[in-house]
Amino acid sequence: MAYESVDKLQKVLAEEVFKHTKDPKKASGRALGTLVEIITYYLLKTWGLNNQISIERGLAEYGNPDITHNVEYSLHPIVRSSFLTIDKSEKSITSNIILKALQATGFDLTGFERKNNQLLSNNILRNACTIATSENSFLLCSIKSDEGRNLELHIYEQNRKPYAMFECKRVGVEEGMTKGPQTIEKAKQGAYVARMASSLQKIRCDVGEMQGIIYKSDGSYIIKPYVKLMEEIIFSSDKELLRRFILTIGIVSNHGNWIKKTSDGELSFSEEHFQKELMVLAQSYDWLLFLTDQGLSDFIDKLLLNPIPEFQFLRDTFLSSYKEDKKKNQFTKVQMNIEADRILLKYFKDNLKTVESWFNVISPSKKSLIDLNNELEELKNKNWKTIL
DNA sequence: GGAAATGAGCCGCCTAGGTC
DNA sequence: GACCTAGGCGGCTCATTTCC
Repeated sequence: MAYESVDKLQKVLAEEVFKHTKDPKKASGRALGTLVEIITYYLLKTWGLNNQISIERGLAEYGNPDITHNVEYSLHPIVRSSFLTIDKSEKSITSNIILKALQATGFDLTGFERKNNQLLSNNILRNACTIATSENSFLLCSIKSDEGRNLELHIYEQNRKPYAMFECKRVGVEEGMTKGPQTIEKAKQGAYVARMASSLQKIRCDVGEMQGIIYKSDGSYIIKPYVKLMEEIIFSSDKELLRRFILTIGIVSNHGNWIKKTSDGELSFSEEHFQKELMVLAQSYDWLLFLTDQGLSDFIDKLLLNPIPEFQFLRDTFLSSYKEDKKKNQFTKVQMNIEADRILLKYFKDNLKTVESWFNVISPSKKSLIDLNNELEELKNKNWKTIL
């Protein structure tokens, strides 16, 4: 690893990229949070979930829709899908242009209200671009292929109710601290949402075991050990179980103080060595993943700070997005330079095994990232039209 | 159509101050 | 003194409105 730890890397970023800000450490920490989001997004894209993803949707609490929370990423069933070819000569591709072309093909847009987003503007791509919304769904658009003068667009309608949600958190280390970070308090906000969103709820029994409870529409319910019940729901085709179920996934950056060292000084990912803060997160999300120091610093070092010529463009885009007096950020989960998007996708595809190795599964214990991929694939392929 | 302004909301870092 | 919580705040994104 090029840097001893992400905390060292954060200092390098503070010095090299964020020196102009009032508080360089804070600004570089904030940027690291954005990078955790980007890595997660491009992993999901590479897993083939691009058209299921929505970004920052207000998600209602289960059984209490008066309270909603914006969640980083949510995965939604696709209820309708269509393709369009449009001429690239337009300066930018707006919702208006797409909707007009779509209407001309006979696509029924009754009940939809237009959004004013731009799919492509000044070579900046909008990821998960919403072009219209209706009471029960969102209409989004992505670029399927980009050849010659033509752009092939994929228009897809997502049902408003997601089947999975993701929250990404980076938690930094504070100078001189030996315990878990105090900033965990902010990460707990995400943990709260994870506990309130899904119809599958968590309760403890008297001996301390985590149980799951899920209500059916007639008021009857099932109680079983949590992970067992969760798996049953994911692999069932029972409308009653799947209807309001949302798989919750938390992704936190590693932190030197998250885990108590074992007596021989080694790191252990078994639960008895978690600090309290990590236990809170692990028991709140269905899945809790670590993005390791190694992974985050690999990404930053190889693609952003010291890239080979093939990736130089990423460095340029990143630096121009965070420099003093920058005009527009084109290196975030939503706004991404289109060429940077292409390079990132290629890197993630060519190095998928490496990228996947950047993640450690904290909970459920004994499961791997491949299991998560399988569970998401299983949920994606449900017959949602009959369920919802 | 698109840039600029505005406001809501989130992220992450840090400090003050309380408790044991 | 170690540990913990509440709250401030800089930085930023995103959606909506306003203006050109």
